[in-house]
Formats: sequence, C-alpha cells, structure tokens
Amino acid sequence: MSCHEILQEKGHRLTLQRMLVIEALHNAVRHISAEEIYEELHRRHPYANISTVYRTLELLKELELVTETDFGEGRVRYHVAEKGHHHHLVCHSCGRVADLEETALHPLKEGLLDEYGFVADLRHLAISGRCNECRSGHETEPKLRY
Amino acid sequence: MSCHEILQEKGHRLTLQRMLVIEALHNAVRHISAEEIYEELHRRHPYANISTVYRTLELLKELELVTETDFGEGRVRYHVAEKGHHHHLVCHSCGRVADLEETALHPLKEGLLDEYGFVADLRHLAISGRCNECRSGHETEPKLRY
DNA sequence: GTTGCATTCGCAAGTGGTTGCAATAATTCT
DNA sequence: AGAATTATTGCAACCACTTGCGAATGCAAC
Repeated sequence: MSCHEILQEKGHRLTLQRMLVIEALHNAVRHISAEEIYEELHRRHPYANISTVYRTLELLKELELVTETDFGEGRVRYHVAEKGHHHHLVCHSCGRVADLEETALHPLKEGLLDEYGFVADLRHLAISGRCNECRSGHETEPKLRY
Repeated sequence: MSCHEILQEKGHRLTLQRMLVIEALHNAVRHISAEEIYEELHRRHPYANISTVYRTLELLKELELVTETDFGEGRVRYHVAEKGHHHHLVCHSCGRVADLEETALHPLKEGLLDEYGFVADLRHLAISGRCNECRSGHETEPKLRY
C-alpha cells in the first residue's frame, strides 16, 4: 500500500504539499534533510512553507511511514520506512556511515523485553563511535555518507 | 581527581563561570538541563551568559567529565560522568524513566567490535519505547523522571 | 456543482542551541 | 607585583525546529 493510500485511509487529507514531500522522500537516494525536502517542494510550490515540511514529516513518522535519524550533523535526516529498516554506525573521526542490519539489535531488544518488560523502539538508530579504518590509522575519505 | 584538577591539568583555565557550572552539575540530584545550570550560574554571576554554559558543557563532554542524554523533551540533560554510567529506558506513553545498567549494552558493543571493528561510543543512551506498566494497561504516574 | 466544516496551511514569533567577534581576564613570564 | 599572552567570555546574530492563530482548502453531504 502506498503512502498516499495509507494517509487517506487514516482520514488525513492528500494535499499537494504532502504529496510533494512524499515524492521528495521517495526520490531521495539516501537520507534526506528537511531543508532538502523543502527545496524540492519550494521549486514546484513557491508559497509553501518549511513548517509544513516539518508537520508532514511528523505525521509520516507517527504513521511509521518514515524514520528519522540523527547522524550528529546538527540536523536530522529522513528515510522512507518501506525502503528497508537498518541502523547506522557513524564514525566521529572521518564521518563515514556504515549500515547495520536491523537484526543486529534484536538480541538487545529481546533482552529488554525479558528483563524489564520494556518494548524498545529501535528504529533507524545512529550509533556513534570510531570505525576500523580510523582505528588502524588508515584514515581515508569515506565514500558513503548518510 | 576532581573536575577542577583535570581541567587545569589539560591546560584549560579555571574561571568562575566554569566552577559554577561544575558545581551546579555536582549538586544536581539527577539529570540537569542547560537552562537549569544557567539559573544557578546567573544567581551568583548575573552578567554570565547561557552561551558560556553551553561552551563549558561542550568542553566537559570532550574531557568525558559529563555525559549528555536526550530524553526526548526537546532539550538535553547532563550528568557528571563520575557519578556512574548507566543508560535509560524512556516510556513514550507515561514518560517514566528507568535506569539500565551499563553492562546491558556490553554484548552489543562486543558484537560491533568483532563484526565491524567498530568501537561504539554508547554513553548515557536513552532508549525509547513502552514500559511494562503501560503495556499491561495500568498506566500510573511515574515516580522517577530524568 | 455548491455548501459546510474540520483539517491543513502560511506566517510570524518563539525555543533550544551554536557561532563569530571584540572585549575581558586567567595564567605565564619577568 | 606588573606586563604580555592567549584562552575565555558576553553579546548579538544565526540555525534547526516548533507552535499559535487566522486564512485557505480538501473532502463529504446534498
């Protein structure tokens, strides 16, 4: 089911602004910022406001259609949930971002449920640290970011 | 070794502002916000500015003397590192915050090191989710917060 | 197609946090 | 103790994001 159908089904209105935000999210190669989404939106709808972008992102998060990740840039990035769940390893030395399979956190999740009865919401987590390349002294420019 | 000694040893100046920020952090019962630290500082040094608080906190973080945790309030809270390391389980239904021993994340940390050679920096993490009380329908007012 | 109405939007102001810069003050050297 | 040096501060402007509010609009009912 598409984002549009889910929005409509839950009683939310399908406005032009929302459709353009969803389109920008789908067209994004990797993780996109609110500002970047706004640029796309603004190009085709010059009167649109960035607060609408933030409100739409908030709605899509609640509906679990997009996930939000803080890579430590001072701004947050968004990703369409259906494109696949994963986490990230962010190196604070070189900025390199590696993807981590969702299953890597399943043991922790199960542990928290068994021990504390706590259902952890671990979606699109960014774990910061120091990557193998930087640790071994071969600091290189990372190829993949965000 | 005290915060004061560590600052001085690393060549940082011991200003009144810094001493008052450190004092506020040590006096805090649990996790304190920058605004709360600023109130303490302002009471005894009316010309002090909140940017100094943020800059001091940034410095203390770099020296690993304080940790920063985002409980999802829209502001971040700080805690003296030497008071003990732990993580937090934050319920997004009732706001209850439970402490989680540092060791609970050791298996994950070791796994990331073995599999990816990645040294994860997992300090004072806030894991959001739904707590046992809320899941069982007995939603109560939480006693402990932050 | 028109009407009615709740939802959504644009705007402007506000919040938490950061930053560039000139003035100030902690430390070092004499 | 006083002068020189340079880290640190206060200030003001800025950034990412949020919010209150009145105006606009998508949608449902006729």
